[in-house]
Amino acid sequence: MGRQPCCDKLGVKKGPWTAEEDKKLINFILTNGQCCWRAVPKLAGLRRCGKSCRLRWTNYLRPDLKRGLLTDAEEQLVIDLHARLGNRWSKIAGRLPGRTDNEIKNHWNTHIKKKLIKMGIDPVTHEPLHKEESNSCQVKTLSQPFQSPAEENNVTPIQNTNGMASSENSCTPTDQNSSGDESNLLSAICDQIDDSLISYLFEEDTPGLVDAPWDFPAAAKENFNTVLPSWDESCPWLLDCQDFGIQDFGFDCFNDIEMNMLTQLDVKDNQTI
DNA sequence: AAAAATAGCAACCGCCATAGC
DNA sequence: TGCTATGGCGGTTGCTATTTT
Repeated sequence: MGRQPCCDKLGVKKGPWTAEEDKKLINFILTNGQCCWRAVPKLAGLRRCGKSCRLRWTNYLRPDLKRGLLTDAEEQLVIDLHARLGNRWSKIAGRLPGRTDNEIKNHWNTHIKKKLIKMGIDPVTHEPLHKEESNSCQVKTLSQPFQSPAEENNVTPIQNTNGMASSENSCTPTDQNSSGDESNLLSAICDQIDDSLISYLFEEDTPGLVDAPWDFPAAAKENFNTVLPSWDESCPWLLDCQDFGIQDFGFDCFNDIEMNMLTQLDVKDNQTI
């Protein structure tokens, strides 16, 4: 017996979401919280697959999402984390609050990959591209990608926050191909990242916002409903929020939600220690 | 100004892990 | 213990916008 499709393929809409669909999904989740995604389309009156609803919510509609390009610091973090975790985008995203795995994955494929290649670094192994040229001067990588879960749990904070090359390595990737300007820029960026922050970010299984359930407290729901204009009078607010980040609008209710969520997670964390 | 090429990103697909029965 | 349903993840696709020729 084959597996049932996650939804009835017939009559299921695909492609870009409309503002009306977004509205329905948001309203439903704010009212009911995140429950069974399979049931969401039906209950919310959407002709979408539950999977599609989940994706739309987590990647685009979630109120805590940051929009816009990754900052230089975030980008460097992604590089560092990728060197240690490989293509485990969800894990990486979990270390960057407000960013989604899809967003990071896209950014990696469109920006970072090219940047690394330009710098003479293999984006997969994080080692210099033309190894044969540097055999006499083997670059010691800071970490190995694709660690086993067991290894992953023993990830130690890196000595040098610069995931690219330590100053101790006389044979840096930048020695191979890239311009000095780029390496200087990267070093400057890396220096800005606090060691303790890196250590924290590398702690395995630290609950990230991405993994947190969105169970909206009733008060927050009320705030949400009172603060926001109705969709009927202005749909574009969502687009605005997406462009600038919801915090820019002073929607403190989301801070409350986040604080509440983090508090719960802290408690949970302490219990498991 | 138009066509072609390229870049960026949202969304989909298929597989895997796991909870629940 | 095995099976099924569901959620989640990573890879890939396809559309749109932008840049180049």
